[in-house]
Amino acid sequence: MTRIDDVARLAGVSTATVSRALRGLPTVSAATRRRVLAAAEQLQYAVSPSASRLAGGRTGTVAVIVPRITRWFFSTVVEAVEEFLHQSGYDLLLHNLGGREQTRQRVLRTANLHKRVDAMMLVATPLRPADRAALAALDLPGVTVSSGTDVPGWPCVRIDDVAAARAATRHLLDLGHRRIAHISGDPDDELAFTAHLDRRRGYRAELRAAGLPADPSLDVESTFSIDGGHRAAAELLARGEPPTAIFAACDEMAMGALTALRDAGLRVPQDVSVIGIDDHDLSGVLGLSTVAQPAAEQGLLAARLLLDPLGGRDLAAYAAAPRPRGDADPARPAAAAPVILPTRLVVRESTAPPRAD
Amino acid sequence: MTRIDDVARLAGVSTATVSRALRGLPTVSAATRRRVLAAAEQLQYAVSPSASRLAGGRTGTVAVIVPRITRWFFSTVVEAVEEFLHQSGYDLLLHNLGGREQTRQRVLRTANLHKRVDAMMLVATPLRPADRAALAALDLPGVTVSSGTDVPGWPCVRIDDVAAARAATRHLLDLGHRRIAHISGDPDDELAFTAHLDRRRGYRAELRAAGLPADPSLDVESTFSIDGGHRAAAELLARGEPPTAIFAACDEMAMGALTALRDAGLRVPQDVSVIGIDDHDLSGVLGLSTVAQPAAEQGLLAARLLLDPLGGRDLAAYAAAPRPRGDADPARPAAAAPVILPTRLVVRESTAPPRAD
DNA sequence: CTGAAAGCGCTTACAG
DNA sequence: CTGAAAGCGCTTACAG
Repeated sequence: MTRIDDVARLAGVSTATVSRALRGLPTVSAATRRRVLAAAEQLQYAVSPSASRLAGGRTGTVAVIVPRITRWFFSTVVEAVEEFLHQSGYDLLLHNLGGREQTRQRVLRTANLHKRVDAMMLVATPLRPADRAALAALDLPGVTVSSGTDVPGWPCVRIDDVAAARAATRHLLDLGHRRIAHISGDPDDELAFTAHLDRRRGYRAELRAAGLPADPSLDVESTFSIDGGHRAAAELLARGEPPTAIFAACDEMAMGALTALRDAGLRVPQDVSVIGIDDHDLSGVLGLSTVAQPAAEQGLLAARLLLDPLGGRDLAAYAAAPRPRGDADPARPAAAAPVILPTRLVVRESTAPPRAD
Repeated sequence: MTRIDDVARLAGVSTATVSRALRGLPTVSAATRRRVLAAAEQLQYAVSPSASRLAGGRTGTVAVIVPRITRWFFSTVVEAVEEFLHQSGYDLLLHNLGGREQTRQRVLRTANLHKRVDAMMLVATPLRPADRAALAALDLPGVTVSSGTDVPGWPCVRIDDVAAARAATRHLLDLGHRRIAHISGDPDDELAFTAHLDRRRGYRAELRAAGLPADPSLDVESTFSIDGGHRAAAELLARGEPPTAIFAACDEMAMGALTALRDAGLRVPQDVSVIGIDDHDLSGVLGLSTVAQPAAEQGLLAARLLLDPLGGRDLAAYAAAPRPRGDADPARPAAAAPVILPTRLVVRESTAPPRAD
């Protein structure tokens, strides 16, 4: 395997100069750089990441932590993040929590990320006190996406879940619905999202604003999944007089509700209207009305905010002063101002006025 | 930051012993190990991966390369692989090709994986000659999943695509269909899968076995996506007399076909039956008949086959002899025998006998 | 703009 | 079973 010495010898310079030239540092003459690049090319030289990391202290790697990569929102976020990270010269270390407490602790509480990544992105993973302490001890830059809990010093990208839920509910109200059910997330769900809490808050607020009383029999909790939506809708129907409309906290739950309604012999939207939040890839296929949220954009923006202070593999990165450690870091955006991306009502075939009977 | 020296000092042993004790090597007395572990615990010591990799030559990392993480099959494979890798003490470096040729070359042809991972998993990514040469030069152990092309020396996990397609086609034949269309992948698709080639072969073979002539007007190509399925079905309908049944090469394409049929005012299955291959998460919701393939199982099995000769973070791993390099590696399963996992016909509401007219 | 030398923090023969 | 020492292959002050 060719090492940096081989390149140095062939180019007739020191290893220090090879190192600088290859990384594009500005303190190398054009002629020298050219010779070094040619030598490296000729020898098919590739730097050893381990050696580079040990000597330089940077890992060139970012950890991305998601609850479940198989869900629409998370795979979409990861796809956008992956592209940007690799373009910026960073590797992506993937952690899929999968709702397993053991995994959660392995990732968040042990030093598993320690000295292994330069930064981390936490997607929709609320933190417990012990998690916070562990992350603080790691002293890594990070960013959260769609998070229920902010981390001091980390930027945060999200949507306004309350507003999205209000928009969905208002759409149903505008169509003339008054018996509007809500399928929300289960607070004990192993995946532990919290977005559904805000969404339920928005649902209730919008009903209140319309002068409608809260009806607990129309407000069910279930897991954040197709199955969860199915179960919740079935339960709603079992409770007696069915609602004329269902607002599910996410499209996957709404899809489960569609099946449950079909199984019960009810037509959508003639008998019951259904709306979700997300604009899942398949919502169009299903004709599901929804409040669209920009998943890829949230991931991309978060990745940008994360790498911005770190710098990529360009001149600026190496010219920049090392990131100051500790609490007062002016380069890091303040945690106080989460970036809120807009949502948008998408009306399809699953919502219509209630039957006039 | 505590280093191995600190632990050695506290435990009253050499750094070599700390290193051995922490990794569970058998050549450490129980008493010494206990003392070292206690010291490490007390100091909250975590080994530096960069240093360990540089000195030891192992990276403890596996690269997983998928065409598009947002697609059902790939996210399902990755989820299963991620869990197994992390349980085995390996990190997962994710590469999402995304159909971009530039990305493909960056991952496959440059030394981007060089000295960065111990092994790689290639999912549904057929190789061009230049790719093969680059991978051979890397001399890394690897495994392919659902691959169109085998890599010498790498195990391979897949389904029998021909048989799956025959089963889907036979189901339609058994229902009495004779005008059976097929929506296949586009050979020029940027994602460059090749499974659809085998699936079309199976479709044609089954028709032939039933004594039906090949009808080119019923055989369309499109991209491997919901949109692709939609476009292909629309094209089929535009060609004149519609088929009584459509077999799509994957469920996502079948879903697109469902939409196109609905848009054209045709009912499924009364007017047209539809079947796919996969058993996508949402196929149940859509009532889509399909030939189910075990995605998670393929990923898990591939991960096992990959790590088996590498060894995990257990005693056996370190006791094992170093992997011999070069062509004759008895520890690696022969490429000649791909592991074929079974598929299963799942009949739902989207398939029925043709109208009797 | 360039080089000599120290150092990053481990693991691994080798010797005992 | 354990330790002293070399070495993994880079980057980074420091000096010029």
